[in-house]
Amino acid sequence: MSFGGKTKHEVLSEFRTAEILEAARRVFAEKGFSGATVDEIAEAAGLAKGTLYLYFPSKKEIYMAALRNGVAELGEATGKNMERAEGIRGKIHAFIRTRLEYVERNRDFFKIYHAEFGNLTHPLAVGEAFRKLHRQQVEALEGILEKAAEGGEIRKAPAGAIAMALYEMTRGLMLRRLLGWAETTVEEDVETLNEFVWRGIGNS
Amino acid sequence: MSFGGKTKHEVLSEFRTAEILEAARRVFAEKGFSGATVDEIAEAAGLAKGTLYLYFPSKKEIYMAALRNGVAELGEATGKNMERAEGIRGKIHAFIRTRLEYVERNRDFFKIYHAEFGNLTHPLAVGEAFRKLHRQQVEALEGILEKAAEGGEIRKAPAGAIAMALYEMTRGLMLRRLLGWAETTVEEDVETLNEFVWRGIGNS
DNA sequence: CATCGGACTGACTATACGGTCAGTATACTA
DNA sequence: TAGTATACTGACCGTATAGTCAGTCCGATG
Repeated sequence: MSFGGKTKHEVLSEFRTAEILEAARRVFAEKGFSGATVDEIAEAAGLAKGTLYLYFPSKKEIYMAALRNGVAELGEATGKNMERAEGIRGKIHAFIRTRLEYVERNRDFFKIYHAEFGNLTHPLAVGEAFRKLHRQQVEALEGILEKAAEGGEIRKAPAGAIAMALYEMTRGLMLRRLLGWAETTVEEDVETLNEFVWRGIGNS
Repeated sequence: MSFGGKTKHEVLSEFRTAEILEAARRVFAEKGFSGATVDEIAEAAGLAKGTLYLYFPSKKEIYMAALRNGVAELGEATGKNMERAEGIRGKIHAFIRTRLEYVERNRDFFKIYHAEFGNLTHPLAVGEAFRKLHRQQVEALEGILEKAAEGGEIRKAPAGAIAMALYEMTRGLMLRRLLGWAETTVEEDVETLNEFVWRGIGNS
């Protein structure tokens, strides 16, 4: 017997996995990877520690799964909104807006995400895969910028540096909101950044 | 007996302290705070673990000292070069140039510095003081921008967001160089960024 | 009702590591 | 030379915690 093509076991398994990841996100967000203990995550999930190990092989894997989830979601949302947008100006606006809005709705995830950037320079740490992913995203942005420059939509400039700058300044404003340093609304930040970037790269 | 106003004890003490910090910087840069062990640092310094505890009360203090050192140096260099520079345009150029050049000469320190940003959202972690320091720097930049806007040197725009963006985009390019993603020279990056920012905030 | 299987539990183990301190070696002093 | 102070050592201790596994619970099955 099955529902929606899923056995009872699969349904339960997915439910528990999601439940554990949700708790893990909360705990990792608050304490960071090393600071968090598996016991805490288990407690937050309302399960015994042993149970977590029925669904994940290690603490690290729990962390990776929680991170991957959110990264994929953010990446897809950003990509989709950029595709939909018209012209380079629209795409950049979509990039900035999607990311800034995402933080507001996913604070816990963003804390983990942000912390992972700190590990970017520690090859042995958790996120080897994460570094590649980040680089891909920057390079995608770079490609878009280069194409726009060739098409004369924006002025010619070293696309690699500009892409990284754009990526990181956006992340900077995400961080600023997260730390509660911003007295402005998301919309205002989006417009400020968009205007700034557009003047910076536009060919006017 | 003393030389240069320092007792023999003081001279030795300063020498050992510097020696330990230098080793600590290497190890922390490679492994991060949690990943590094005191034994490793001791070995890197060519001293026994017990000796480290004659000069520092804890692992955390060693880390903080290594971090503080570099942060102060970078902050002072940046401040000095900005003061010396003429006009807002010169100051921004000095800000970007000083920081980007600093990474090249202090890679180990920068890895630690960068990793610490990841902990910015974890209040219980190592750097409570670090967060305040960072905020101060962003606010200083913000003040300069506001003054320039009042004086009509640049167009009016929300200075808080712009300051953070400027700060973080610079850090982004520092990171890019550190990760070996940059095929450009420091000078090129400085010029690219400077041009970008100036167009972004200029009132032309 | 008796038996079975699988989800779940939490006390327990093994280990890694921060920090300590009794002991050694060396330089200085009387 | 004997005595003392100082810098240093590294084996050791206590603790924290990732991961394990023998045992419990409970719903399903015949």
